[in-house]
Amino acid sequence: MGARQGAGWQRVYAVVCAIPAGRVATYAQVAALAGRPGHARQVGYALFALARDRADEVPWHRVINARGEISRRSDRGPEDLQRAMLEAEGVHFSLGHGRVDLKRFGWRPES
DNA sequence: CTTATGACTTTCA
DNA sequence: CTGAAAGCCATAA
Repeated sequence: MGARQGAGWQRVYAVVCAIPAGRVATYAQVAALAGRPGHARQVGYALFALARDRADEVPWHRVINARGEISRRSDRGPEDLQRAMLEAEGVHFSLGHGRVDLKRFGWRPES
């Protein structure tokens, strides 16, 4: 599979880029804001493609799963890197077990 | 056209 | 709280 950028995910990319520093959004949230509710899986997939092509332009590390944890990828490398970047931005995993408090760091589009 | 796969979510036990 | 199963859908071959 290895998705490529040439899809309608441009909207998703825009949403991810809109996530302010120090905040995190869930896949479902990004999907909904991108006009594709329920496509959380595809969002994650699109982000995978991003990490490959536009990692330098899109803050993919600010997107996490509904539990407030970093999604499990095939390898563990990116996972650690993502956590490090989030902490560097001010997102602390205060809930323990590598969990982020979405009530505190969760992105609210209305804000 | 069909088959395979995947950074998810939700529900039920 | 944890764990398993089903659902969903785009992209690639």
